[in-house]
Amino acid sequence: MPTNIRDLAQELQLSLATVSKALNGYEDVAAETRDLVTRKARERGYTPRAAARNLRRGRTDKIALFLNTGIDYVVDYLGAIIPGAVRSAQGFGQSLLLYTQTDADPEPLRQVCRAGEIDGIILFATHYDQETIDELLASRFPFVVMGRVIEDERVSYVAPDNYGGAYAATTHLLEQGHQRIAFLSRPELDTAHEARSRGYRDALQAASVPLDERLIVPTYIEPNSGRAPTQALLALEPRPTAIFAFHDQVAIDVIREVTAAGLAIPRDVAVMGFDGLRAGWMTRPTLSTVRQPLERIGERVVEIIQGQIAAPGGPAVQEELPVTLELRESA
Amino acid sequence: MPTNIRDLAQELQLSLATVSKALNGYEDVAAETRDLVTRKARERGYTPRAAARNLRRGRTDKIALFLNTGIDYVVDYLGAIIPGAVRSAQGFGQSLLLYTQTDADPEPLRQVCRAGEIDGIILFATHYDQETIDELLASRFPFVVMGRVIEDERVSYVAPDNYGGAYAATTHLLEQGHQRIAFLSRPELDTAHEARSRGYRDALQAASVPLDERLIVPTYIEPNSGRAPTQALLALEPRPTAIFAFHDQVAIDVIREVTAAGLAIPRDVAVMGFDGLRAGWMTRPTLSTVRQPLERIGERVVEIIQGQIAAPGGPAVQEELPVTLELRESA
DNA sequence: TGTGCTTACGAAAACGTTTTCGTAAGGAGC
DNA sequence: GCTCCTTACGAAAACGTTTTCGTAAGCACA
Repeated sequence: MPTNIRDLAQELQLSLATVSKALNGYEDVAAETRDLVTRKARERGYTPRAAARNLRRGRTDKIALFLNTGIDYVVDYLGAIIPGAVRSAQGFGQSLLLYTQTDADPEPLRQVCRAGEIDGIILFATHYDQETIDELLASRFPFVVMGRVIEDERVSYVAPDNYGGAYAATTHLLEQGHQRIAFLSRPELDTAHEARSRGYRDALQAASVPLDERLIVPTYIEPNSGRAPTQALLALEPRPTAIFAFHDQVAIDVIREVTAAGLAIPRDVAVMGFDGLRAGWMTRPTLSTVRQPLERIGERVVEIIQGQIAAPGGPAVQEELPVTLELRESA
Repeated sequence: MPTNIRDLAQELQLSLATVSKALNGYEDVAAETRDLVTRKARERGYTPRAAARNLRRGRTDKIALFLNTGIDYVVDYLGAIIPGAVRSAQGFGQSLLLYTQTDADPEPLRQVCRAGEIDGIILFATHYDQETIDELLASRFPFVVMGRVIEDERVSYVAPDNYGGAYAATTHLLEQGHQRIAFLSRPELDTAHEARSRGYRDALQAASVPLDERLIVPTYIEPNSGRAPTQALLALEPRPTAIFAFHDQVAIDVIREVTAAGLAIPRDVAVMGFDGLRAGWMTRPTLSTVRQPLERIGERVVEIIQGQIAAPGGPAVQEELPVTLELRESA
């Protein structure tokens, strides 16, 4: 039977109203009274019941993070993203509520919104279909997309600068003297990989290096998905001297295959990844890569949500955060 | 202005009570009425306001996961633990609330409990001090410790079988013919590593292999923390033929150093890790290790919380889940 | 017809806050 | 003494449910 605000008021010989106002820092309460109340509250171990407060205020100070755990790169990012997002939320007096799905069923999303369980939503690798987006926009419920560019001026997102990262990585390889730079791409239509692919092509063009379409090989993010494409690339005549993979996980496969083929990295073949996963440190040689500012992305998303909560239906915020070229051993 | 239960009742010409009971599956409401109500509710897109329901019910259907993000292995585990825990919670109609700390300040914990924001707590790598534990026990608030054995019969925990895992790993190395098996341990007093150390020693004893204290080298979980100890081990005469590290991250350092020394893995030196991180797949050769059932641990913790919520102050549940020897290339 | 039982529903209390509005007390100014 | 303002506080409504308890209706039975 934890203490009420009523108990507190009674003990202090004050009204509920005054106690509440004292605790919430209202102006129309005498300084001494405020001190008295806060002291007693601490002494009694009083904390306002969240449910009652939420009900009255119509706000919960909670943010939902919806994520698709069916995609393995999402799982790999969790460790980097969650601490940043949670810390940022706590800085705003909010906490993070987690919802995972492996499909994009919009029903859980609707339920959570309508139940008023949260003040805002972060979408990570899920619910990108136009229908759900339209529904969210129509409801004016605050939401931000994380890690992905959405081609709709009304929706807020924070994503890494995929184009710039790929451009910088390719340029670095060119500066190292490489002329035949292969690119392990992803055939699916996906804004992230489309941008990375564009960055690769533009960098080549800027250096007046002709594009050899045979050096662009499609692959997927799956265990070992980078192995066969690498073998195919190494069999080419003349062989590429550098391989740039659109994803670290794939790049790690590349490192394995190149080494298995008896070639030295980076002397014979340089390898470059994208994302900056911790696993890149574990390979031999360590993986040079384009690091996404994952923690920062998590933080920014939470910050943007604040604006949306303050002014629902306001203008969208769209940001592509700069990535950094992290040169380790492989390139 | 989303719909109320009041609006719904009015539209249906029924009382609030009946509508509520229909939606909550009470027995004393006619089948046709129930159908009518549920149909209308779906049609209107009605979902009960969570705050009001929580207030009335005195329960939130939320579980807090407190975690210490200051420890890097915690961050590495997130991807494996969170999906399991969230999915399990959703199966019980609950959701997971995330709180991160880098210290063990008990105040946030107290606040959250007293505010009635949650029905139960999962403790991961934080708040293991006796004082906080005692306070939690005294409050009879449901909580379970994850991933660690707590030497207190009153507290529930789910941990991996550290002793058994280390015993199995060492036995496997012995069966491979290794006689000089080094152990990279952790000097800090920690139940997990104490148990792993014991498993190693007991396995040696069971095989009547004498223990060489020089082969037990202390280290820490930090980037590159395994390198110097490995160099020291490799310099020994006679050299150990196998190295068992208490943690995958350290084992990955070992692989790097052994390879750098021009020795073949596992022919010259076998390497064994502990934990089963995904990163173990990325090394060359891939790391043989003892896999913790991380997803299962996350699930079990949530399941145990259910029992505690149903019967607060009930008997503690203490489980050490079996680990599996995952033999890849390094041993 | 009166009694008792079952079924289906409704009135109202309760959960614990926040916030609006009203007002008493005290002082200043004339 | 009167009005007017400021300051500090309290009464009460409201947030939207769930759940207890009461009861009317219908039926069976004597």
